[in-house]
Amino acid sequence: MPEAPDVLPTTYEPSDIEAPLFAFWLEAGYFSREAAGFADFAKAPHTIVIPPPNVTGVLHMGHALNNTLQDILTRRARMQGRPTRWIVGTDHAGIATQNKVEQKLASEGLTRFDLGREAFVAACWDWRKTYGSTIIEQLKGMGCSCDYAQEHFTMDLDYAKAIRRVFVDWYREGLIYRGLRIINWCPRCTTALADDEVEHVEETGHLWHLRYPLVEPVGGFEYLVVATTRPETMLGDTGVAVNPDDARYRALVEAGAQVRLPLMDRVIPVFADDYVDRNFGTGVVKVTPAHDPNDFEMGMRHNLEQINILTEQAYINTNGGRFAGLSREQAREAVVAALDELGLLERVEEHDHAVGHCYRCATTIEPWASEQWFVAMKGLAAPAIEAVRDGRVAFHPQRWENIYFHWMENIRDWCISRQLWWGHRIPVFYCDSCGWIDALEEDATVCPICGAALRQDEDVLDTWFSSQLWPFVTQGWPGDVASGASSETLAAWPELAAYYPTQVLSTARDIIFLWVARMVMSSMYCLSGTVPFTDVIIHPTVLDKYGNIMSKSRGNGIDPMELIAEYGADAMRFGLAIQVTGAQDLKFDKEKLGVYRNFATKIWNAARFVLMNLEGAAEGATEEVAEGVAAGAAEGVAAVTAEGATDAGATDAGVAADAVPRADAGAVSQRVTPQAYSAADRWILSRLARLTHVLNNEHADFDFGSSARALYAFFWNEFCDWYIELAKGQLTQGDEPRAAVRRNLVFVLDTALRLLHPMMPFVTDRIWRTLPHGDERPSLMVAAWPDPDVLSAYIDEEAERSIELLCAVVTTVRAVRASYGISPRQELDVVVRTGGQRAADDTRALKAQAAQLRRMAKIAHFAVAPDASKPPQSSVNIIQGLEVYVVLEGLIDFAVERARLTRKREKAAGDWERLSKKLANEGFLAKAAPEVVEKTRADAAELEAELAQIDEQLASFA
RNA sequence: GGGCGAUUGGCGCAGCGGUAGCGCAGCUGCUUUACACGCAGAAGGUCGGCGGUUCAAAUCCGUCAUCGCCCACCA
Repeated sequence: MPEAPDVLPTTYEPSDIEAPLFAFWLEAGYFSREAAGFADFAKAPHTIVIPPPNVTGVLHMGHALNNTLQDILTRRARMQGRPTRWIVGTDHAGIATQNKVEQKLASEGLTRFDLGREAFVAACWDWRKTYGSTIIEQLKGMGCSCDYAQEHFTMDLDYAKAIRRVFVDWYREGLIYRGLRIINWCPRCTTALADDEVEHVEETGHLWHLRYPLVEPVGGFEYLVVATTRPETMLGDTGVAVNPDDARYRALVEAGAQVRLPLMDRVIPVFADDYVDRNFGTGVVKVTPAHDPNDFEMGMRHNLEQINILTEQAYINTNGGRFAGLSREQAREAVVAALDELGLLERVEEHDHAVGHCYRCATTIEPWASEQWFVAMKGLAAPAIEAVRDGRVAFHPQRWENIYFHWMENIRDWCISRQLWWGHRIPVFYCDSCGWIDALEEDATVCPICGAALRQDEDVLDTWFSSQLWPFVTQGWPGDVASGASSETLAAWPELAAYYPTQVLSTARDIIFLWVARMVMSSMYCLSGTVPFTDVIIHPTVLDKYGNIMSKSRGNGIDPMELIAEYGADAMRFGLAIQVTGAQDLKFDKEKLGVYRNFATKIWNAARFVLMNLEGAAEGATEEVAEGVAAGAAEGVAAVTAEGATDAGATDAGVAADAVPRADAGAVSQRVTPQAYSAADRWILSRLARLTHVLNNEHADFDFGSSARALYAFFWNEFCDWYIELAKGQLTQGDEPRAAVRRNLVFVLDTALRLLHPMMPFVTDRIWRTLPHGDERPSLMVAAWPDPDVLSAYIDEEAERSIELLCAVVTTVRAVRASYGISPRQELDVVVRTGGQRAADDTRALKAQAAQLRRMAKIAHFAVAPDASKPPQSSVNIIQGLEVYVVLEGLIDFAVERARLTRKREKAAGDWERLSKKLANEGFLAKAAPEVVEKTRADAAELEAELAQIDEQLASFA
């Protein structure tokens, strides 16, 4: 839609406007850092890297929330004219992708081994080509303004280069090493996992008490009783341990007692180790060095044999004797049964314990001893801890820093090798002939020492090893810069020099360790200590409406694309943003989105009203607006300067007066200017100015919820409920007031659309492109963000007071009408008596509003004066220091009125009592802030007057 | 075993030191010059319990309770 449409359809249909608008933005090139020429490169840049979704992923509610927040920040920065880029891409997701492809093969009756490594990796690339852009397309459906022209992927060539650079550097510095450890093994994925890729789930299992017969009785013991949660591992036991200080078993240790391992008929030692807790179970622990991390440590300390009893799919292997071939579950049953038969099962207890599960496939993890590659983390962590401590990186909400510190200060070495085929292969080469080993940036085939053929390590790297480099690899690192040559300065990379560190990293709390912390560490290592981003937003977790985590197994997930189809992307975005507060969870009820779709509809209809009134009049109203643009900026400003406001911003009230930077765009982007004709005009401009300040205060960046609430309240409760209603009157009051109100309707709507755009990009731009605001920019996406300092000129307390009074009178008359069941069409006479210090000002203000009051409250005769007396047969209300008399001659029902007044009196009396008590309190008078005391006095005085007035009324009814 | 969140009208949430707010639902009226995905009006909580600090607490401190999350090698 290159041409701006000149009409809004009667009904708001999100699905009709979203896709064409997105295509228009994309086509226009607004998503790049240049923003089609509208970016001002003199301004501070704004860069965000998206947490790269898995290529296998489909958008879920967490993504929807996270990307809404990033887009809000990105769009606002872009409107501020900053060179803005939201870097997008996907993660190759080693295990997840490999699983997908293996599933696909399985459906054809094949395994990856049938294909072989090379063909399998090719199949992964095919898969990625076919399905891998799903999530990117979904981001577009949300309206995310990412830089799609430069999509990154963690298996790209530049990425491979970066990985090898980092790996080799760390290897050379001894930070990467290979070792035999107990690692977390997923027998379904058949790979190692890092500690934080294991999810611990509290489960009720059993504690089996097993009798291990001693080879020779010692100190009265024929056998020892060990307690275990995993009886099948006994097949691999190579020792039995007790605590050295445990008197019960001291004789056994001293005698060098031995146990004959049941079923296996293996003689194993009894020994003492501090690890054993005397108070748990029987105080005797069976030791299985190959299948338990603690047992492994003990095994090392006591030179125990490691007997691996499991295959990589967790079936019992030949070391398990007659149990070989059973699954671990079958083996458990069989072992227990066999022991029971031998009379060696003493008892079984229920026992709660945490069991590790694979974070990808939920299979129970098997601790398993094997050779893996590790990164030594302590040294990398130290500067990263410092960076958060001294504020170079700030978490929002701040409390997440503690989580980060706790993990970083207790960091353990990172197991980075995975027994997968899909991923970055570990760049370590071995010469089997002379034993040479090295990590290499470039592939090599021959041994530099002996010339024999080299063999590359079979394993690939943990996916997080690549993701941790995301903030700088996506910006050109390492490029052609040689290793070591550049570690002193960022200057070697022009893009990084200009756009690194990035500004914000927004993510869910569950990857603070997996990803955020590692980015800080690796970025600081690779880029001479520079942090990768300055602010980290940890957004709430989206739960279902009952407060449960959304998950596949619960089946309680919600598809954001369905929400978009049903409510529109804008409603979904706004509905998510408004729920972002400092809390850590967000209960999401899709029904509630109806509210925000209604809000979008409200905006739409308000715009239709404005447009209708520009066209509706006989003499083309758009021309009046156009005049306001051309000449009048002066006029609009004159009105402001008359109020004693600044003369800055005069020619461009409310919007930063940036020249359109495109050569062909030429002149200043001139907007329609406001014209403060009536109190209502000055009021709405004042309220708009205040709103703009709220959205630009120091907390606004991360306080999405309160920004959204402020926008909602302004647009609906102030602009629609009052200003548009007042405008209806002002439109009929003659040429000059009509011209003014038309300009203000356009100006305020225009400004509000700008403020709403980051949260609701579609409706706002669709309307904006139709509205004759005079701004020559082709899209709201690249229009200027309202400048609070310029708008400050419109803050007008007197106008705010005037409209408050008007609203008070109107509301009062309506309420009286409702309580007497008087038809809205029945006109009433109203008298207002002003009082107190403000009597003269209030009288003048209300007199000026007489016509509007008559219209809005259906008043026939209206009078206001400081000494007005109450007409007979009238109801009384005291509000805002006004006494409002509604004449109800012939209608008044003394009983109803007395009941109403009595209710009011009770409330007022209660309030008065509370305040009086306060004022009688010496401590309050002495210690409270003077302005608080003053306000309390004034409020009390007002209540006193109200009570007197009500009493007088009640008396007159007697 | 530690740590962190949450606890405010029927429901979902704001407020976080000066007389309790919003939205939904419910109630009463409305074809009012955009909008019934609407307009107007009324009703409804004393802010989980207890104790403390303060002139003043939903708001700060302590403690308990309930729900949830994270971390932790007790087999």
